Amino acid sequence: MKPFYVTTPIYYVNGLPHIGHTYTTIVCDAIARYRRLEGRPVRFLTGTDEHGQKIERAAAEEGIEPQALADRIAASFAGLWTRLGISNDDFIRTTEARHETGVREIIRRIEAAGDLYVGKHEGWYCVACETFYTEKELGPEHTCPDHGTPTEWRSEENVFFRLSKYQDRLLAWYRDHPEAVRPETRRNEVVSFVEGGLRDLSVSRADLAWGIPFPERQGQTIYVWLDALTNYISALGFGREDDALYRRFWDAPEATRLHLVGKDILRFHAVYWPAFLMSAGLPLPTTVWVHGWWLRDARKVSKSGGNIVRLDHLVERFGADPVRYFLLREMAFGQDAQYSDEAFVERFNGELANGLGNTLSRVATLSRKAFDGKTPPVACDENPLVASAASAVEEYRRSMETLAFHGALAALWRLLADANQYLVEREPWKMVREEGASEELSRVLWNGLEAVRIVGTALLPVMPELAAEVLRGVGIAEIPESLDALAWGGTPTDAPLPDPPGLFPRIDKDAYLADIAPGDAPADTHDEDDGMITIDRFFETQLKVGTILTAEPVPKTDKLLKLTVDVGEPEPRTLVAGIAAAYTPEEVIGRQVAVVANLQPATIRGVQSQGMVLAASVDGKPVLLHPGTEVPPGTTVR
RNA sequence: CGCGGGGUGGAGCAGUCCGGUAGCUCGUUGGGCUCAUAACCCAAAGGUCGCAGGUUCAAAUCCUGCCCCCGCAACCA
Repeated sequence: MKPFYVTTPIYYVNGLPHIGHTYTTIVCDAIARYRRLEGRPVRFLTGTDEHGQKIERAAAEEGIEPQALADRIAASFAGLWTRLGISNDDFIRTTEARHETGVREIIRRIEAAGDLYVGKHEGWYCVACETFYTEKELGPEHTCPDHGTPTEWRSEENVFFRLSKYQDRLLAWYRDHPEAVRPETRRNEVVSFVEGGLRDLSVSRADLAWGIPFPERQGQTIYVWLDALTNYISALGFGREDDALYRRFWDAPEATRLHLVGKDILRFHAVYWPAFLMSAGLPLPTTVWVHGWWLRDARKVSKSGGNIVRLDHLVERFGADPVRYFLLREMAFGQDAQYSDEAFVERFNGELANGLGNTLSRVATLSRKAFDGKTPPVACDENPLVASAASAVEEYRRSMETLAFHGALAALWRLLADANQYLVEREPWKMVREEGASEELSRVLWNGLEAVRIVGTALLPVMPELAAEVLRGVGIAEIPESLDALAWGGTPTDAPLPDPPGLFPRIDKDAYLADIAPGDAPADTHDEDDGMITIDRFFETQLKVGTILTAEPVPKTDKLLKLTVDVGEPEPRTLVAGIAAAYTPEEVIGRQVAVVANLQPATIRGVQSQGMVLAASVDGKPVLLHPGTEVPPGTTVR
């Protein structure tokens, strides 16, 4: 059988795992488990990306060594994967010696190909992005266009990779390998990016201590992406003497090499990584497969900054498998999806409890009753469920091949629905009463068990633990290790049948949602001392009444108005106010407002603001405060 | 012209690549069943598939233009 290699991205240790990491990893795990059941030799890799200035600085802020920070975060990833039942064969960390060996080897090869040269790199550098920006790309005051934080001017000698040289070969690769980047829309995106022209890529940084020193280039450190991407082969032993795994899973024409990535890191995986490999004369990945993003529950949009969804509470409360099921079922693979707790509960109750759990319960209970605690004595291979199962399995397999987990699972639940329908039509509970443990009853109940068994088998990659429980629940003693078990006929006759296990106790939706509601607003961002200040402190703020003289929108902004306000001083002040969403310039001119007069000036979108206009905030909409009767401009407010 | 996602029965979504009777889940209404986790089954109501053009025998699906919503980012001083 052909070897199958699947990888998650390695996760950057600048934060704790969230739903995005969790999803990608679960997806890879389901793929790995499915391929193993298919009989293919599988290697499943995940890990952490630990170098770079961001880590260096974050560690410095905490007053610890970067390695200590990396150790801690890497452990939290690894721990979560254990709790989620992730079956990775290896966990690579870019700070490991084996990784460095691989990186040195790929660089040696790229160097030998003549694709590295030293050039001058200068510009405004954003540490958060680890990227240089040109003057044009920057925001006002040389802020990063992505982060809005200040950038630093840097001028340094760097090692460059001749990416431009590979433009045509990359395009040829996309053209000749339609499966190289999936889905199609992402492939098109990459093609048009490459067609737009590739610039050589800086692959080193001077002035970066936390990283792998660039071989043969004094004072240079390897740029994080060249470092990080190489994990996919360094973990297999590339560059080391013992490189059996590398030869088996990567450097083998028949091997499948699949990288799963989120769309934010598409370019690195579909352009830079193949180019590095081309230069080094190494095989390219078979497929870079891109999935969508989880978006925050739309109902929680108003909460500032809280768009990170962590699933720890779900895992703790309901176990890993329902969470795995939910993520794979809820997201149409490749597209974006919304996360919501409501949806989780609804799928849990509607599909796991009412669908799978209840169906198992009813057939198991009936069989135990009628056949003395055993599975029915007579099997059956001629009934409507045979065809139903065959088509469900076929669609399941077809969908799993294309990572359409939502479709695969929907197909299985159609089989469960057919089984329930079949039971209602045959009314085995009546047969028990009327004819006892007849052969016909045996067939009917056996069919019901068999349908559940097939679903349970197909669920092994998705919910490894609970699927095994389901199988035990229909009398299967040995959990199958092959997809052959999807064929009709696997339920044993006359075998001991345990009490139906309560695998999916229904969740009381309202109680649950009420229970978690207060918990998801982290309240530790503000001072603890009950928020009280002294009156002296309050008087530090000078508030005055001002009259708005002019108002105009700030160009290229949605919320900002530029105001000039008479606060009783010789010259009116220029203020920027974030009220454009609620007020037009015309309606504020002439109004009196409360102004903070002694606020440090700040430049916003290129306009200097000398103070702040006070407004009540109603659901995020500003409502200006003004005195009940006209007062002279400059009147003190206290 | 910042990046991206989307507009399909009341709600949430598939389907759009490869045109051919518009589908799923939830909800609603009525009925059935009583084995099962107040679960299960049947039936019904409910849709101009954002708008306008175009291509075609045929368009949710392809082409063109437009409108609207949302997420991220960016500014809320």
